[in-house]
Amino acid sequence: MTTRWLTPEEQRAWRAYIGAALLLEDALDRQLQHDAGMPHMYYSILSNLSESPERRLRMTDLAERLKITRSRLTYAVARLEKDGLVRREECRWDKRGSVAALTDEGMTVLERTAPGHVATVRAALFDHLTPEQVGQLEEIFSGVTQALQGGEPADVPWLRRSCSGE
Amino acid sequence: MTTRWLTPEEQRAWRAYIGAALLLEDALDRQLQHDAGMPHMYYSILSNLSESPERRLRMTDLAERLKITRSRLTYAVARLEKDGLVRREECRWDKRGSVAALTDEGMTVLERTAPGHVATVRAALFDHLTPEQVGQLEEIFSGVTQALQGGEPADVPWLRRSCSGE
DNA sequence: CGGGCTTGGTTCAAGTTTTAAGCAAATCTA
DNA sequence: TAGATTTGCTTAAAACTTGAACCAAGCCCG
Repeated sequence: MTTRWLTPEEQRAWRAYIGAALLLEDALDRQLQHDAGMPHMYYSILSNLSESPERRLRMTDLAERLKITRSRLTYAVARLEKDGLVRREECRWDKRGSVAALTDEGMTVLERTAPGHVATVRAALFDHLTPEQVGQLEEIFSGVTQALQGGEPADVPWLRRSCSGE
Repeated sequence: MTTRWLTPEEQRAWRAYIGAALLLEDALDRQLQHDAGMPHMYYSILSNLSESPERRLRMTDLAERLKITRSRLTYAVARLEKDGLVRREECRWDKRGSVAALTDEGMTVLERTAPGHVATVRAALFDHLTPEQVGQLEEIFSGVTQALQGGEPADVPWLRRSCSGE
């Protein structure tokens, strides 16, 4: 089958997205590293826990929400636990399972650093968007999420996680 | 000053974006690792070189286009050079400078793997977007780029690269 | 010219991510 | 219910990224 290259419009959109995504993550990481001593993903872990019932979540559930691998999460939680911001507990119903729980200290750090984080997100993104654009953003990217993990990418095998070798 | 939290619409948009961006980079990395033996950023380096006059670019220019640090680029080019896909040359006008040049072998790898990459980008993103959404995507993210490096973030100091310590 | 500042690029250590195993508890199935 | 498979999570090694030095070449200005 002959390749359908990107149209000029698509190319511009793609380049704009790729570049901005890099700059954005970079800005978030830098601000949070500076103010909270951790990268954005680690902050997201705390944030996600803080919104969960009992401020705790099983590792796999947390990994799924964050869209990261369990392995990556294991490493990150180990660091956060060493810093005293998260505590590991064992799951009562499933003895294999382990649960990450936000500590009081973790909650405190989160509360202290949340305003700066929100301000960064606004300064980098939302301050420049109209309300319509906010809607468009959600529309576009919830579709992407759908495509990449919701739907059945039957014809695009390399998009599946752990497609065994070949 | 009292924090302006994200509205529910903004929160939805932000979460959709963060999640999808992670999934997307992950899908691109996995496909390119599988087909070309390198992550997306490394592919972008080759791609960017291939479009430049003489298929070569100074390190700093390349880093700027890719929106990455020079340090990161140095490491990446070292790997690509070891693989024979890129060659380092010295700059004639400025003896400090070094130039990255795409080799014939690098060009071959690029040509062989480009179709699969484009197909992935389509499957993950553009196949689900209307032409209007493509325009919206570019509009939104070129604004972000502008905000993060074009404009003068005078009031948001942590967004500047290498804001000296404090 | 000669000292300071800037620029282009690399290096090194510490931190993070990926990938492929690995292990043990749960679940399925005959 | 034994044996095979799956699920939940961790580990270890290799690859990659970050951030702070560092060095040398260009630049500025007396």
